[in-house]
Amino acid sequence: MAKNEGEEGIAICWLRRDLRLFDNTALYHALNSGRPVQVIFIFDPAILNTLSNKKDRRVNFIYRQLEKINAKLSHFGASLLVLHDLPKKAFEKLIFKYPVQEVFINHDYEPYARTRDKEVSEFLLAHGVEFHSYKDQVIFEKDDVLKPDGTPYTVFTPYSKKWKEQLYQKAVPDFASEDFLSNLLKRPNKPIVSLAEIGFETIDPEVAEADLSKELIKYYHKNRDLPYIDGTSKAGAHLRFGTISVRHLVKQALQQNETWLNELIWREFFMMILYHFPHVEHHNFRRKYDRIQWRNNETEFELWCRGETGYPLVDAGMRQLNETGWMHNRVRMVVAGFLCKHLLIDWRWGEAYFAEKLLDYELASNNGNWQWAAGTGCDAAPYFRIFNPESQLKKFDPKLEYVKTWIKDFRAGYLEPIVDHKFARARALETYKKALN
DNA sequence: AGTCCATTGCT
DNA sequence: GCAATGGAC
Repeated sequence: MAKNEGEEGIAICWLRRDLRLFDNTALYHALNSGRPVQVIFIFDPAILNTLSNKKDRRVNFIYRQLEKINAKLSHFGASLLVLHDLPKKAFEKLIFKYPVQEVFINHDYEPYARTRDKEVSEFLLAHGVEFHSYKDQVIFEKDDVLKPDGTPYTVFTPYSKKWKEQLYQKAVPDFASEDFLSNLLKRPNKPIVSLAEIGFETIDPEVAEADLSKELIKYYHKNRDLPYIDGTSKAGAHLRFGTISVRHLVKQALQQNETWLNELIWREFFMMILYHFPHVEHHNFRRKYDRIQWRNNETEFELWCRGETGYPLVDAGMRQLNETGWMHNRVRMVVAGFLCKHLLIDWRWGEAYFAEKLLDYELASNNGNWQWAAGTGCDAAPYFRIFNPESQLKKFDPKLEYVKTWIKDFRAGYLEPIVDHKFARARALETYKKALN
């Protein structure tokens, strides 16, 4: 049992969305706690049960990463422990089985995670187990960047200025956890639980490596808006699961490209917003937009999902998403704007669809950007700014290269648009204006 | 309190 | 050029 003072105890490092052994804050502190460290991961049925697709890309991605981590641990005479249980239940069993004295995690700011971690920490503390949680997935969190009056920013530009000022004031740390892996608990290495045992099927998730080459970052601001160019870093999924360290990325961005640094700041901006305004998970950030009369036509939603709206850029984007689990960011804005404004479908429908399909799905960013597109969010596009899907196509894919990649049978006389742009634009303006009266 | 200005635009 | 909204200072 955990409680006997003086008895040799172990520390647990619980990985969640920080699936790496290098520059990992919690792992670093665990390995320097003076106790042998057991690294664990818990497949949480509360999350898994919401995934209807048994060939889920994210579960497969996590699983592969866990296998890699376990292989690495074997070089140090250690083994990863992968559990399939509600986290609190898992810890009930763990502290019964092992002399656990301390548990180390990195902060997670999503509403479900906050509740979960609070429950687990209270349970552990009540049983005499120390619980430590660290900032790891962002440079600045929670109340780190505030307006002079002490309240959180809700507009990006001033937030980003303050964020950068504060960044320059202090060196970004490197938690060299990889240098202390000899402090892991020694035990025979075992294969981890199989995917089938937790109810999923194995696929090849075809996750692009993040491209952090000098070449790509250097031209990022020039290429990132052109969907026919492979000009984005694909870092999203890796940041989501912590297979790269945001501290490393920020150090590189600082030297190489301001536009790209801004993208990393957007990520932190929306995480901060979700932390301070958790109602955005299910509601408009600006509640006066609650009065928008969404049309929510299910047939039209289906056509949007399948990429059959008749607008080539919209359709190409949705097909890229459906086929690969990823969509170019410029096109994400176009399809999102089209769903909200042209079809007047509640942004939450689109948000949920993206959440299901995107490998790089991040609650804070997905929600923040959908609310941006719908005009209901903080620092959102004014509602009267309605993307014209044809102009966007001319501007960002003039030779139809992207469109032809994802719409195999594309010809000049493509599908009839499901709604006329001019008509839909007027209808959207009317609907929003009415809601804001 | 009034002014400035907004990630990625529009007609 | 505009700008129907809304936040920051």
